[in-house]
Amino acid sequence: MSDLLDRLRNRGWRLTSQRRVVAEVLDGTHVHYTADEVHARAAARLPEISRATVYNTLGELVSLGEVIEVSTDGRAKRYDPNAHHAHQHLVCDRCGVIRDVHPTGDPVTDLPDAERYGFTISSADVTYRGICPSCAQAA
Amino acid sequence: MSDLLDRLRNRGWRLTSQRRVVAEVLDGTHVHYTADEVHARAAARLPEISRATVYNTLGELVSLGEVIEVSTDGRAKRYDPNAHHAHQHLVCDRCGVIRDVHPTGDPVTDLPDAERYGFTISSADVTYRGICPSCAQAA
DNA sequence: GTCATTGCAAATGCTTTGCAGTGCC
DNA sequence: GGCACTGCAAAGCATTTGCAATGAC
Repeated sequence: MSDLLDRLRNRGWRLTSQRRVVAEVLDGTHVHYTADEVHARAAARLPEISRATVYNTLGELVSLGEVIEVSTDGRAKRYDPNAHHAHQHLVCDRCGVIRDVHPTGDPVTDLPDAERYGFTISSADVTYRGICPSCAQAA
Repeated sequence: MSDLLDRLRNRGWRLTSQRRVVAEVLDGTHVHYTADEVHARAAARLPEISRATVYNTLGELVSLGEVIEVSTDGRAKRYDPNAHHAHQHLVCDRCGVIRDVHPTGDPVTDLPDAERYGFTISSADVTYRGICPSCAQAA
């Protein structure tokens, strides 16, 4: 049973079959689907679900802080359900696969005061880039 | 005189007035224009320049490694001419202003072997997020 | 029964592309 | 003078929006 669905119910979400299916698709770690991929996977279970509903639902999950938007390539945004454990992303430059990773320490502390331009800094997003094992082997 | 234009000439670039104007617009530090902003600024000097040419030119500058693509907000990509000094970005969550910053050390070293999933890592992009002084004052 | 949510279809924003004409080397 | 580059206009994605119909509570 999904923790996510429980949390949403507790927040008074009106639970439609469309929303349930979207939430179920977004379950697990190392999950980083585009809106279109979420729609395709949701439509496999609920064929009449529309793209607009998927976009609406994803937008609400992001507002509720249950899902994180990730843009690693300047193309379609990806949606990451791993919102309750701070993490960063490791991306393959060749195939685009994404893994959730946990660097040591807090990246924010690496920025000296002299480089903060008076900003109040709240977070740091890190994208590590490289080549994954399968692509390295294929080369 | 622009270093950038010199380098492009040395690489055998065909130097048209359109390309010259685009390269001149992209000169300086803390410069992070969208393609549309580049087009507007270029058109101020060369009114008949087309968006397609601006996009073509920006794409080539990126391929040549003279300009970096930055996507901080999942909307339009921004173009950063500061490609020859490693740096990261500090973004205001309210107004979107971007500053080039230099954290201490190499962010890549913060990722332990156990978190590398067999990848060969080549770089790390860091986006620090917070509120800039003007927005903090306006709040 | 009410009102939020859905689906459709059209609109929007950003970017790319095809192709005929232009002008740099 | 050849061929890369330009401009135009149309096409292509990703995403948002307006509105009538639907269905959860």
